[in-house]
Amino acid sequence: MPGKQTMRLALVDDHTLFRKGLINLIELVCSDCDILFEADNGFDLQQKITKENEPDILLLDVNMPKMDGFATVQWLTENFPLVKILVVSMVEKEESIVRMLKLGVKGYLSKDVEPQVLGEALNAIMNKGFYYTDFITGKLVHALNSNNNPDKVKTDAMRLMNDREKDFLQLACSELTYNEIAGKMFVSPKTIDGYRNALFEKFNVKSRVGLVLFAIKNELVVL
Amino acid sequence: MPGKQTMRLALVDDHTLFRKGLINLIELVCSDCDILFEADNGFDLQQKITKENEPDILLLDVNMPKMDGFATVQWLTENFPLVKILVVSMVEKEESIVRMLKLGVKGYLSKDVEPQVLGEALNAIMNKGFYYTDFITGKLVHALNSNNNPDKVKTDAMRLMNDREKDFLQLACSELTYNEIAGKMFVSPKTIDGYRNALFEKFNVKSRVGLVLFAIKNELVVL
DNA sequence: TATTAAATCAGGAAAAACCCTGTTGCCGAC
DNA sequence: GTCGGCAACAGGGTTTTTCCTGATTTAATA
Repeated sequence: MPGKQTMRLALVDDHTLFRKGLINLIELVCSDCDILFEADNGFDLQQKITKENEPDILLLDVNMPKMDGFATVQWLTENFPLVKILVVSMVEKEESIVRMLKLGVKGYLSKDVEPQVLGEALNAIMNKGFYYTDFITGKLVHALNSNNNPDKVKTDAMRLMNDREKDFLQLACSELTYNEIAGKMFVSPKTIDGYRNALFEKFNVKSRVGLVLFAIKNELVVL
Repeated sequence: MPGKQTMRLALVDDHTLFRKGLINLIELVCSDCDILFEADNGFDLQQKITKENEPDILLLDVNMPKMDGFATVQWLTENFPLVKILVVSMVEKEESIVRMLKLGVKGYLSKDVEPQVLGEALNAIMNKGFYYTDFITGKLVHALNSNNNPDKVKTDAMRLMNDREKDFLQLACSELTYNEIAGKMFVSPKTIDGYRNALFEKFNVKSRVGLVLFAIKNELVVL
């Protein structure tokens, strides 16, 4: 490993005591760190951060008054996209974690981890660009699996359709006219009339647009 | 750690040589493993797996003839939901990895990892229920950030529309007729004609259904 | 001031979508 | 066999959508 340069850090957390404690810990676990500045919340950060004192890594809390963690991350990615964000929070709700990851934070730590883990996280972010624990990855994969599951309605709707109706629905979700669809399905346009009316009743919609919306909302078709 | 029970394994891979090699490795890194059976592909697996020889962990390839990894995972989650799947594949495309994770596999290994990592993966899956390397997590988070970003097209499309057209588009993505939309927007139906034709041209679509599809694909409306 | 660009609206007509009432042929149940 | 159910299909009519061309007003611009 070549020489590590000094790691430029900044902290955003509304609890002064915790912030000061964190700084002490950082100095313990990280030999060559430079704390550029601290801020009470996102709004305070906006005042204090400049091109000249842009940190490599920003340690950020989620729950803060005035401007919370989410808003702060969004503002930072707009205005200082190079700053890597490490969330340090008590919040362990899957929703918060996933939302933060979607916003592009490079790591997510609980406030009660061992100081040593904090050191690992900082180093990983500097070297690999990110640090995600098993806990976070687990949450992420879980969200991936559960989010994509409005499957109940989906399978219900699927059961209501026969194969020809499924084919028709897929084709109806396109710019084809019913006549063209009839051609592709090798049936009379009048038969298409039947498929349409059947699905209108089954899904309780009143127009082709309604049908398309229902199909998409319930993932009945591939787009 | 309390006593580990024997780990019941099975392998699905169309390359016999690789499969045999893998078995040797497993026996090296894992003291108490039981290889229940091997299969050439998903179809072969369907014949060989039963309630009696259901493995704890199934090592699965992605590219296979007859029935590939994706179809196999889907079939397994339907019929043997308790089997934990560890993908062992040469494929490192982000799309494949994310798709597999969405399907709920418990781990994803490259075929060229050290034997020791294979052992770690098997143990982790038995104990924690999953094993995701930094590489996989990185891909996953990257997908999370890029997937949600048809933002370029989105903002382009947004710029092309004026406020009235945006309102109209939102209402067009409903079961309302143009006449009803005209009423809600306090303009003549003929004005709606104008909005529609403008958007048809701007987005290069030919019908209201096409417009709705475009709007949804590019997240121009809230559903 | 003259010109342009845009937004709004109109008439009219063709095409597509929608809806109702039937017919035919097939298949399984009684 | 015949009865009922179902999918495919037809005739025919109404409503909605789509597509022309063109008028009017207003605001911006040369």
